[in-house]
Amino acid sequence: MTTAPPPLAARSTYRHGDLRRALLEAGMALARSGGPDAVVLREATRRAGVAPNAAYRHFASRQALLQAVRAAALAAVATAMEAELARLAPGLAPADRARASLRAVGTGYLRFAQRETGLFRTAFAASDRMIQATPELPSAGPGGLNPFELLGSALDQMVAAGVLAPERRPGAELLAWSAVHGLAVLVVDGPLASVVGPQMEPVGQRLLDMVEKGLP
Amino acid sequence: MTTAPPPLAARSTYRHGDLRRALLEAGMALARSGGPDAVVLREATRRAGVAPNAAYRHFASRQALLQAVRAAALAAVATAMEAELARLAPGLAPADRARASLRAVGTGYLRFAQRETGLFRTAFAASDRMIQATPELPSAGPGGLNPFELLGSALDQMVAAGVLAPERRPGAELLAWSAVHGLAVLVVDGPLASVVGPQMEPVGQRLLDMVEKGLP
DNA sequence: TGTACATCAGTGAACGCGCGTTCACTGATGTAC
DNA sequence: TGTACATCAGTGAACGCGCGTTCACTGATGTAC
Repeated sequence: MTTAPPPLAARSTYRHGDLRRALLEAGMALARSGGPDAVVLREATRRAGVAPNAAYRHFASRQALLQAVRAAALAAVATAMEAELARLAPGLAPADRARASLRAVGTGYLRFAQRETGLFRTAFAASDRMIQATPELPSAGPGGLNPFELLGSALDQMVAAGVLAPERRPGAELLAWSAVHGLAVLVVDGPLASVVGPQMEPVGQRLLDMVEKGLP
Repeated sequence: MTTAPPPLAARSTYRHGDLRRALLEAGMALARSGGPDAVVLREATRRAGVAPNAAYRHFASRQALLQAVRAAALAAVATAMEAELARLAPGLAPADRARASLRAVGTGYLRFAQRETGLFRTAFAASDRMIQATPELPSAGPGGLNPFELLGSALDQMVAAGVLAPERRPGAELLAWSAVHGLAVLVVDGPLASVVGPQMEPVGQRLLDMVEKGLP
């Protein structure tokens, strides 16, 4: 849409050295600023300072590159969630801690959506099947869990702490995820971007109130 | 993505007669089967049996055609909601009726999303500013309210019936809409299409339970 | 320790694609006299 | 009631665009002997 960064420092060597990583990083930069459609193979090679077809040594197709970017974006979501979890006060009772974990997961999700809109849209774009992403494309954060698993873990804690009835546990991910995802999507690339965007934080907390109260 | 219908019955007259409508309908058909990106100006003219540039007599650009399609898709959402509202049992007490209206609005939304995925995605695609769509592009259903207004009306009823505290009314649209929209998006073009798709109906009702319980 | 050679990462040129949009035009319509 | 003419809906041809992808290639690497 705008300025394309210069092809990075011209190589002196014939071999690039780490082209796969360079392409993936260029793809991430493109996704960051323009979402999934902006992940354009030719542009990624341009940024890596390499001929367009060189990409085919490392990715079978544009789709394969996009998948790799998507997995990395998911991992970034997981990382954002973990950051919120890490901020929880230490001395909480199990019930409070469980509830706070659910909130932290949701808050991390919403903040990521707002801060990294392009990556968020890339992570959750159309293509079916995200959860068990191919094993060689890890979508987990540093803790080893992907976003969906982090949510599940918070819900498990709630059951263990007696805050959520066990019979309500199955499918609870979907309900919580729906609520948070809906707000994120509406604010991020939907019709409410300019209306609610600035109010994301308080609205998000109110939404999480609703989930916390409505789930059990 | 697949078969393109034949250019409709070749005209015998030089003038088309109703090209604007024909283009809009072709655009709707394209959106229906492929979402917003499938609304391709050249393909619409092809289906209308007309030269590509003829479209410019009726729409300033591809974007303008897409906007018109989007408005029509929104109107279709509103119509689906009204259909659910019309099915409400007649003799309900105000409080029950109000709650049931909120459910009906949500149910109509979710059913539309599943039944008319392409139109749904078109209606709520990126482009900012949907609510006060330009006046000449009506997005309302037969009853004269657009989807957002139908939701607001249900919430107003809840306040009037004493089911929702007035101080919780402001912004309540956004909470309810987020929850339902999130499920719709996840199921419709998100990562859960195949996982939850078939289970949409019961999951949707559970989600609406959560909203009903968590909103007040 | 030196050299032949297989491997394979990157090159250069080209392809076909369908798109949105512009140009100067032509033919039917319906209104003014 | 008949006719001249302005209007404007549709035509035909062409444009430039950037994309993903394929082909036959070249040059550096590192391993086997």
